[in-house]
Amino acid sequence: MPELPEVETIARVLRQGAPGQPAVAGRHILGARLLWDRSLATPSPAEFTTRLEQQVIEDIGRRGKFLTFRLSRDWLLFHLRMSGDLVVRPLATAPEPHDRLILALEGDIALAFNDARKFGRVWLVDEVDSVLSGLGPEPLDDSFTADDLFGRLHTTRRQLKPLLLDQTFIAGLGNIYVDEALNLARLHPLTISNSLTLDQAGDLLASIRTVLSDGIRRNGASIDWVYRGGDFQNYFRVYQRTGLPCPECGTPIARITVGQRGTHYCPHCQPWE
DNA sequence: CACGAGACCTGTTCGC
DNA sequence: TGCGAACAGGTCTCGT
Repeated sequence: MPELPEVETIARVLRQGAPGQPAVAGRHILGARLLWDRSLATPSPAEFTTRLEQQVIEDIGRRGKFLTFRLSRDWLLFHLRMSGDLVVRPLATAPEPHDRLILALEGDIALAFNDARKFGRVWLVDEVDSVLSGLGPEPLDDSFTADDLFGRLHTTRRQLKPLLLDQTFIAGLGNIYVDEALNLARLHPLTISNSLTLDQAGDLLASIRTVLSDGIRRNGASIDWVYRGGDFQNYFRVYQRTGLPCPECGTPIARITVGQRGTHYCPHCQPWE
């Protein structure tokens, strides 16, 4: 479930807590139980568990699709990839299927990293740059402007869909929000990046911010068996709406494959060329 | 440099 | 009903 709005929602809930769920920020880590070694990117399992013990979770944030836990001495980073999730439970609860890591926290609660497909990764590092330095700008950051986006679009000639999915180009977008943003900006997914005008780049940035903000406001999108409580899926304009009418013009939404990703768009509102 | 295919994984849904 | 294929919110690597 993890694009920027979903990760942001998870970070907020862990930081502040939610109805019926205690906050995780501010708690001591009492122990770590790694159930699937390959979920751990670095360091070794032995070093990971000993180094975590007795550190405090000082704060929880997000950069791109990464969750960032600032600890007393280190940083604990999670990437949820396709099916990862972070769940708070009573400490006494038995592990669930697909739990990959369980942290025991003060206050008799557990923080579990659950990840059916095993694509997710965890890092424990003393500085974040080794993991995060390659990420592109944060789309919701005010310092990122239409001029910046226009400039970046013109340093390359790639199709917009795969380019916006490239985390070194812009951080946090995934398959849902790229399709939604391109539809809102009335741009065909195969449009070559350096053909955009400054006005179109401005529209694209505004559309990206609109769909991400709406996603965050709805607590993210919940699809299929991966559920988080968000309801942005009820407001999709094109994503997974193949054959259904475009909300603007009623034309059936088309689906093509771009870079091995399902891509949804309105042939009328987002004409090719 | 840009793109496509394959790999990493498991679970659900679809078509026959 | 059963079974294989297709598909899934991500990213890395390799070959052309």
